[in-house]
Amino acid sequence: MDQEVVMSMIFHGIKLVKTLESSLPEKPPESLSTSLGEIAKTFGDANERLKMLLLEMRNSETALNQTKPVIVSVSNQMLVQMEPGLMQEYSFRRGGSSTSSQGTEAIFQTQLMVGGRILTAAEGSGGASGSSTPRLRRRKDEGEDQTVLVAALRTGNTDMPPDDNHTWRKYGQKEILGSRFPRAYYRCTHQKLYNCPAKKQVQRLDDDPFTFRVTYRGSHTCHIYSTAPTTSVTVAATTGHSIDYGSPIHDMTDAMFGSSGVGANMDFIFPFNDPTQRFRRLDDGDDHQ
DNA sequence: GTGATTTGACCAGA
DNA sequence: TCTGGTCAAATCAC
Repeated sequence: MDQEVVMSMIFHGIKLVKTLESSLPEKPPESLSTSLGEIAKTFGDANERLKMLLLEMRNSETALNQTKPVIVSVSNQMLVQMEPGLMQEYSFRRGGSSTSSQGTEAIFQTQLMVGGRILTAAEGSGGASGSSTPRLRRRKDEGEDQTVLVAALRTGNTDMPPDDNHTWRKYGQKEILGSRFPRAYYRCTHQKLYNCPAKKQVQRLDDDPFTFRVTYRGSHTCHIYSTAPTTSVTVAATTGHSIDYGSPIHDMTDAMFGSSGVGANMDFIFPFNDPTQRFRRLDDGDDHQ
């Protein structure tokens, strides 16, 4: 079973991480490098295998029932997971690209399909959206945006979009013409300290108050994440692609166990067929080796 | 006291 | 001129 192969690869990687962790203080640099390489290769292989698996699953899903996938959003570069209870059907597609004046940044046409409806966020390159003096204003067709749809929490504070592992500071809220709900503006808490240009806009969908449209602008340069990630939404970059979707889970152990590291006390959701399927942690006694 | 949020005002692009 | 994005003072929370 491919899923089990992937899982065993992941668990093997985690085991390597734990081994490295326990021997870290006395580890010589050469040995450290070797271990890191082995860990990276293990997770990389697992990641490649997982992508192939996801592709197969998506193909089979389209032929079967498309109403309740665990994977909310799948692009060629990323996958989005949500709590099973919050699942809605999304797909995320990224269209054509071209190069910016610097020749390095792509211009994206982002489309989100929600229940058959396609929402489009036109995007382009145009530099960071950070502020300066005099106040810089962003043209509608420039700037690098990443738009995702996020299910609202149905318990607790449903006014807030689920945590995306970054700390944000709200700096404005606006009533938007034609929208029932106001749009909230956030910037990175560390904007001043690290000159971090990351911002995001959060707005409820008119026809689905339990869904937020979250638009990220600018990438985080602070690399500081909240210390108490939730599992509500996990956006995991599955390749080395550098786009920051605001949920910078940079390795699989982090994605699975949270930023507090292997052994953090949390369940995790894995994007396989069964939404209720949760895998045991390594230290629960059953070693998947 | 410090940092976050609220909210009216300001400003620039369309 | 309208609208969306940002500023900044006031207020709140810890």
